Formats: sequence, structure tokens, C-alpha cells
Amino acid sequence: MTTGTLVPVFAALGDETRWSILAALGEGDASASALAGRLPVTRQAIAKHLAVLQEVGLVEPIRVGREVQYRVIGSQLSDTARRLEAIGAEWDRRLATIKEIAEGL
Amino acid sequence: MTTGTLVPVFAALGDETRWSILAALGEGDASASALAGRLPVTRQAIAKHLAVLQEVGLVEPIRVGREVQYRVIGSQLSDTARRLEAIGAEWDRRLATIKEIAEGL
DNA sequence: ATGATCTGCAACTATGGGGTTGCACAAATC
DNA sequence: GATTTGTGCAACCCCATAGTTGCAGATCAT
Repeated sequence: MTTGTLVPVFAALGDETRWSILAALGEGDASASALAGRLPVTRQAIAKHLAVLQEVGLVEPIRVGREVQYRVIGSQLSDTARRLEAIGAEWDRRLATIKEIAEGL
Repeated sequence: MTTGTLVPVFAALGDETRWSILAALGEGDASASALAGRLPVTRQAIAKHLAVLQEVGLVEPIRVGREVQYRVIGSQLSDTARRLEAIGAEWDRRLATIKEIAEGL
């Protein structure tokens, strides 16, 4: 059913600050320090969030000289969406079946 | 962008126990007590999880006599998946644009 | 009416996680 | 070489939350 590594991704997406980071990264790669300039949180806090996002494969680090820029991996987001879609469809199907049985068809 | 109520849904989906509950409910409506019989957690814990799931519209309470059964709302899951899909596509599009610019096309 | 069962609310514990400050270190800049 | 700027690590605070126990109130069965 591949629900294995899916839950941590949702957990990662269940935080407003991380969405802010993803939104900021959506306008171009950026380092933790650069992000700290735009968001109302410390660089260290952002670094932790980036670690979480990297852990679940939503973001990718890229060394540029002495700084580390991060890039959003859009495909991972799409994958997650498709897997969620599949589960939703499966549920709809199953619930329809249950409803039929309940109505005695 | 409708990212408004989306984050809490992901937060709700970012917990293994809640997925267990959803999986159990996928095999038919059940009450908190019934669920407590199958899962290795207390009824009260399950009740809290059900409250969270209801809060974000993933589940729906149905009074049956003295007990309260819960039903999965598959459409909410599908909606969430579609919205995530849309965001993912948007990102892919934007990142592709950025890449083009970066490569000087 | 009594007992069994299911729900609801409340208090309490404890672990995790978001956030901070502080410092040490690496790498550009001057 | 000295200074700046960016990263990494560690300790710490604080609050949200997953989980528990305990009890009171409904509701169904006998």
C-alpha cells in the first residue's frame, strides 16, 4: 500500500513555517541565511526545517562556495499528491461498495 | 492559492495512529470503543484523534442509538490530493522557468 | 431497578518539536 | 593577516500533543 514513507512527508507538510520556506524557495534557490532574512525566524530554526524537508526528499542541498543553497524537488510533491489521490480513490471505491452492501443491492 | 485550511489537514495526516484509525474505518464505520478494540491505544486517545480528524473534515460522526460511529469522508482526501497536485505542478512549472532563465535561453 | 456498556469531560504525565541563544569553525573579502 | 559572512553543533526553554487514568452521565438490556 506504500503508506510507508508517506506519513513523514505529511508531517513535514503540516507546518506553516515550512510552507513559508517552500514558498520562498519556489522563487529560486536560497540558503538558510538568505531565508532567515525574509522570514520572521532564526537561521538555526530554518536550518532545522530544511533538514526535515531534506529528510523526506522535498528539498535538495547544493553547495555553492561556502554557502549551501536549497532547491525544491517538485516531483516529490507531485508523487505524494498522486499517492494520496490513489488512496482517496481507493477509499471512495471501498465506501461505495460498502454502501451498496448496506442498501442491499 | 487556498493554502489556508490545507496545512491542518496535512498535520492530521502526519500521524501513524491516525492512519491506523482511517485504515480501520476504511473497512466500515466504527465507534471509538470498537476502534479501541483493534488498536493498541485507549478509547480516549482514539476519541481525541477522531476529534482532530473531524476538525479537518476527514471524518464524520454518525449517532446510532447511544453510540457514535465515524465514517471516512473520501472526497476530502481526494480534494486535498488535487490541491497538492496543483501546487506540485505549479512548482514544476516555475522551476522549469527558472531553469530556462538560468541556462540563458 | 440493576447492571453493563458506551460516551464525555477533566487532570495529569511525558515526549517531541519549534524556537531561541551562544559559540566554534570554514571560507570569502579586504 | 584581520574581518566579515555563512555554516554547524549543542544546550536550553516552552508549548503543543499523544497518551494515560479516573470518574460522572446516558442509554440499552435483563
